[in-house]
Amino acid sequence: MQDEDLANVMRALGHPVRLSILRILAEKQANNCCCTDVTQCLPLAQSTVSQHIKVLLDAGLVVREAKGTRNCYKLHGERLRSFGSATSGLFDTLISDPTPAIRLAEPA
Amino acid sequence: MQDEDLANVMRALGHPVRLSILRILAEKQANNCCCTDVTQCLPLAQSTVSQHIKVLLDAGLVVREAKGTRNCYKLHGERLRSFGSATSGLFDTLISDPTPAIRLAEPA
DNA sequence: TTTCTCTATCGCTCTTTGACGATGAACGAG
DNA sequence: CTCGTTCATCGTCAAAGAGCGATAGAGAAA
Repeated sequence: MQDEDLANVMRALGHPVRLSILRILAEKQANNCCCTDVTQCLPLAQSTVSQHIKVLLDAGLVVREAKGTRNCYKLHGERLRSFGSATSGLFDTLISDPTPAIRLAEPA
Repeated sequence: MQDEDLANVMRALGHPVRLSILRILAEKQANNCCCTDVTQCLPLAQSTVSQHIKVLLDAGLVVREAKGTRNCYKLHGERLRSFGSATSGLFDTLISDPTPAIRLAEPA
């Protein structure tokens, strides 16, 4: 995953309401969770929630699935995992030991 | 780490230039890396880079250290690690198996 | 058909962000 | 003291984001 894409996902996750939406979707386990359901869990207007969901959709973190008259949303597990490994890969480069093969004891 | 704080860090990481800055700081390993040094690695004005650094400072991802006439920046390893574990914690709740103690075989 | 529900989108406002140049404060070197 | 360097901050501008109400279209339901 390129930095550009990684940054896009980070930005999508960079709002507490969107984190809440992900948690709500995870709780309901793809159980026909539609926009109204999410809205009822949040102190926000339906249009606002819909926009937040769109951000998550655009980032690929969430998948829409038309189900009769409503749209169901669920987490995109694979995408989440891929973002997870990209993130830990980022941290590996950022906070690796200066000389990992040599540093065996605590420095003075 | 609360969602509010987690989202703040995510937002700070939600720009490719800021990811680049973190990588630059990691490369230079706290080797007196000042704002000018970072600027020379990027196609941006010094004021812009300074602003990006400020965002990373505010998010606690980077630490400033006055060194003579210049300001040196380094990664805040502990904070990065704490964000890393918060992130994997988030993923654990998001993409955990529906019934981890029972689900031993693939569902039909 | 008519009605009702669900939801994406539009239009609006206000705030925030990204980018720049210019500037001033701080400090080392001369 | 006087330069030169470093760098944070200010002012500005354009663009993006967050929030809302209103609305229109698509299906179910009556």
